[in-house]
Amino acid sequence: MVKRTSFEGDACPIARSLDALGDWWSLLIIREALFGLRRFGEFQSKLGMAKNILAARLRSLVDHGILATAPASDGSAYQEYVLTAKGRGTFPILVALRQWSEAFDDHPEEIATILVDREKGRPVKKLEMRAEDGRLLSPADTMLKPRPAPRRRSA
Amino acid sequence: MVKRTSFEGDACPIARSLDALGDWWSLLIIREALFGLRRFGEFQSKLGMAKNILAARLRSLVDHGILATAPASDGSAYQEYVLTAKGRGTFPILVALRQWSEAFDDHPEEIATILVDREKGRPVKKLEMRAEDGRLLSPADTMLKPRPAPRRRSA
DNA sequence: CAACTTGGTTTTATGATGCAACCACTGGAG
DNA sequence: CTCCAGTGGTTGCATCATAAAACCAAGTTG
Repeated sequence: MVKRTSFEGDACPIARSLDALGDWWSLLIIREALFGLRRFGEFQSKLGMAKNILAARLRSLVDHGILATAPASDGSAYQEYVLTAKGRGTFPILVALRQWSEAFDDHPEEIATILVDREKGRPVKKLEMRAEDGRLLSPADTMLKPRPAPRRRSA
Repeated sequence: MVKRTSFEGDACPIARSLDALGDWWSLLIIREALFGLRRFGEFQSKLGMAKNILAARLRSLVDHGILATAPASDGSAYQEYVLTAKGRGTFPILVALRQWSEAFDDHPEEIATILVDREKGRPVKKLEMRAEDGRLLSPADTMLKPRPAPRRRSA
C-alpha cells in the first residue's frame, strides 16, 4: 500500500490528533465552524475551496466525531454541520497556531486579525504550560512518561 | 494552477501557520527534534518515513526558519538539523494536540505516553486561555478584532 | 410547474506521497 | 592507497489525493 500513511494506530497522541485534523483544510473548517458557520455553502464560499474536497472533509470530520449533522435550524429542509464537544475542544490548538504565527511569522503585518478578550477588547494572553500546582513550565521542565498500565480488569 | 493551494498570502494566522507545518510530517519531525533528535538517519528510523519525503520536509522546515542546519556537533563531518527559536515556539501547538487527543480520543488506552512535569512527575495542566488580567476565557469570551493599522511610516 | 438555489457527485488533470533503487561522500580496516 | 560499510541523500516510477469544472438532484420560489 502506498496510501497516505494513517497514524490511527500510532501510540503517539500527536500523531493521533494529526490523523483526524492534520490535513490542509480540516482546521480551517473547524475555525469557521467555531465562528458560527454551519452550512455547506457558507464554508464553500468563505474558504473558497473546491466543493468535492469540502464534501470529503466534512464527511471525514463527521466520521471523526468532530462535526455532527443537524437536521435543520432555520426551518429549511437542508442540513447543517455543527461542532461537537470534541470539535469545540480543538480551540486551544487553533489558539496555539494563531499565537505561533503572531510571534514568529516573517510578515506579521499581513495578519489581519487579533484574538481579543471580548469583555476588555485586549489581546488574550499567550498560552502557558503549567504544572498541576501552577508552576510555569518550559519544554525542558517536562518529560514523557509511559502511560500507567490500565487497571487490568475491563474497568 | 492545480497546486495544493498555499496559504502563504492569507491574512488568517492559522492558515499561515498551517502553510508552514500543516502537512502530515512536519509536526512529527519537530516533535522528535524537541526530543533531541538531530540527524537525518535518526529521524528516518524513528519516524519510519521515506527518505525522499524526509529530505523534502527538512528542506521545507529549514526554508521556513523552523530548523537550521548545523555543521557538526560530534566531530564527524556530517550535518545536523537543530530547532530555531521559531521551531521551539511550536511547543504549545504540540501540547495542545496532545491534550486534545488525551481528552477526546476514542481509544485513549492506546496512547502510550503522558507529558509530565519533570520535577514532580505529575501530568501537566491543560492549557488555558486567559485574558491579560488573568481571567479564564472560554471560546465564547473571545472575539476577533481587525489588526490595528501599523504606524504609517515604514517604522 | 418552471427557474433558481443549495448541496452535493463525477470527471479529468496534475501535484504529492511512498517505495525501492541508486549514488556520493565519510570513515575505518587492511 | 584501496576496499568496504554506513550515512545522507537523489532519482524513477506507481499510486493516491487534490483541484477545477461540469454535471445533477432535491428544495424552494414565483
